[in-house]
Amino acid sequence: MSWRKDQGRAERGYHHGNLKEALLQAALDLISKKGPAGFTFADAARMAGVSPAAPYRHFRDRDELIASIAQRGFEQFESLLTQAWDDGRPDTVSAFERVGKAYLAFAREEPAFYSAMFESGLPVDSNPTLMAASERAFAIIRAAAERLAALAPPGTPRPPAMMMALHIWSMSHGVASLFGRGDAARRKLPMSPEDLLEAEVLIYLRGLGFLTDRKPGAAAADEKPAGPWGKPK
Amino acid sequence: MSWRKDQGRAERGYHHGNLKEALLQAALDLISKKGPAGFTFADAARMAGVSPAAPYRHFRDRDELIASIAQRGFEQFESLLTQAWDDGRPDTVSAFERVGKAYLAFAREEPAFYSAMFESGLPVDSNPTLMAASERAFAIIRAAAERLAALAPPGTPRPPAMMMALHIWSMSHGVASLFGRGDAARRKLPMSPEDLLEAEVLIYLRGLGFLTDRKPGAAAADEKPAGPWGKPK
DNA sequence: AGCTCATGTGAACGGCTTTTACATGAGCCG
DNA sequence: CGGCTCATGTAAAAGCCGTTCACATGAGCT
Repeated sequence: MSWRKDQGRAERGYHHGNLKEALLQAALDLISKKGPAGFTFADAARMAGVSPAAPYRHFRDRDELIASIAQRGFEQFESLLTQAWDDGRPDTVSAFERVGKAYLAFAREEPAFYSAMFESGLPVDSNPTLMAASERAFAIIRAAAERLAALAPPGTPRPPAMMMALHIWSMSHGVASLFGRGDAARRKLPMSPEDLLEAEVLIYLRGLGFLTDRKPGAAAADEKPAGPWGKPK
Repeated sequence: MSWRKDQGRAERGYHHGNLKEALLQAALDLISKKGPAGFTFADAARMAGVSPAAPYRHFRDRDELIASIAQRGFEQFESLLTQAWDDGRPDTVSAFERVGKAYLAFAREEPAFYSAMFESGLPVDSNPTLMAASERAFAIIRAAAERLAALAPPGTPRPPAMMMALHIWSMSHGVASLFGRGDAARRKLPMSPEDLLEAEVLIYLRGLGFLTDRKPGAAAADEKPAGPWGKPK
């Protein structure tokens, strides 16, 4: 029988060989299951099959592990937002909408990353590289806002792009953290978080003078003059 | 000399006499200092001058204490919002603005309550009375939105009040949790959170067709047609 | 005066974080 | 190939926390 080379996953001798990665992975699992507060350093070690002291060879302490996860989260987040923005294609407004949806999707599909990034309670500016990653992610939203601001209808004052970006961020984050996650902190809603956010952003953009009633090419002529929140079904 | 009736705060014999209250107070101090995660049951007991087991006579466990604080927080929150709304005086829009400011003020001035309410990680629906308190607070925003919706300019479709209320809540919460607290999670801003939120709400309301450029009675005629975000100084 | 029950204590268990001294063996150098 | 070295892992221990249980105390009622 297979002995001494097969218990668990990949057998290992004294050295794990890939512990850092294994710990990050384990932490992700645990955080998504029990929240960033419930996550335990010792648990992660156990899950990786090492002693409780081993992780300290790779992370100064528990907080540093969480910060590492938050950092990776911001990197994935940035990549997701970049992809959603797609450089403003096919049109600026709908690409902008996609960014908002991507924000929610990330919060829902990567709750572990999301809570490490925004709900772990560790100060963003504790780690400069963490801060930088966070700013790179935000820069995507800012760039999108910049493009949108440039399209402001002539005659009206041009809104500051930075302010727009902060507004969009706060809306997305507000919706995500209040209503966004599957079952944690659930409150009843008359509509999906996605629809809620979409309507919010559209109304906001309209307040800035953007024409958001419908996409140019879509079949829209037969709709009654409805608000951006759609018609009551 | 005053002896045996005066050490520390109020002397106490075997029984504390007011432990539950003292624990809640101690927890508030600790949470505002070290966040809801850093708060420790044993610390609170120590601060109240009792043994670590004593709190269990008043709270089933640590979570129940935090839930109690969250509940009180929602109650104070409700009262603050009610006061800010002031039944829509002197006019609906500016009262609405005041509610937004009150939201931020609460987050800033009562960080312990705020984080117990929104960042402690405990499910809102764990405790029915907690849930109820939360809903009573939200009901204020909803009532305000209701009044606002009734003022929608004739001819335009009337926005659903519930949706408006959720939008306002998410904006306020987003700004408060991303930028609202003194030094925790600080990110640089080109403007104060209050101004940021005010502009956001005004733009949003304008997107719904409300005339928010200036208050009816105020001196407004000499302003240039600027956006709701004020003029660049 | 005496009883009772809410409230507080002390001790103990298990778990977590973190440190320290020690063990292992992978990679390199001659 | 032999041996050195240092990154990586272990065991043990200290200190803290949450939680429980048997027991002590005394406030308030009868």
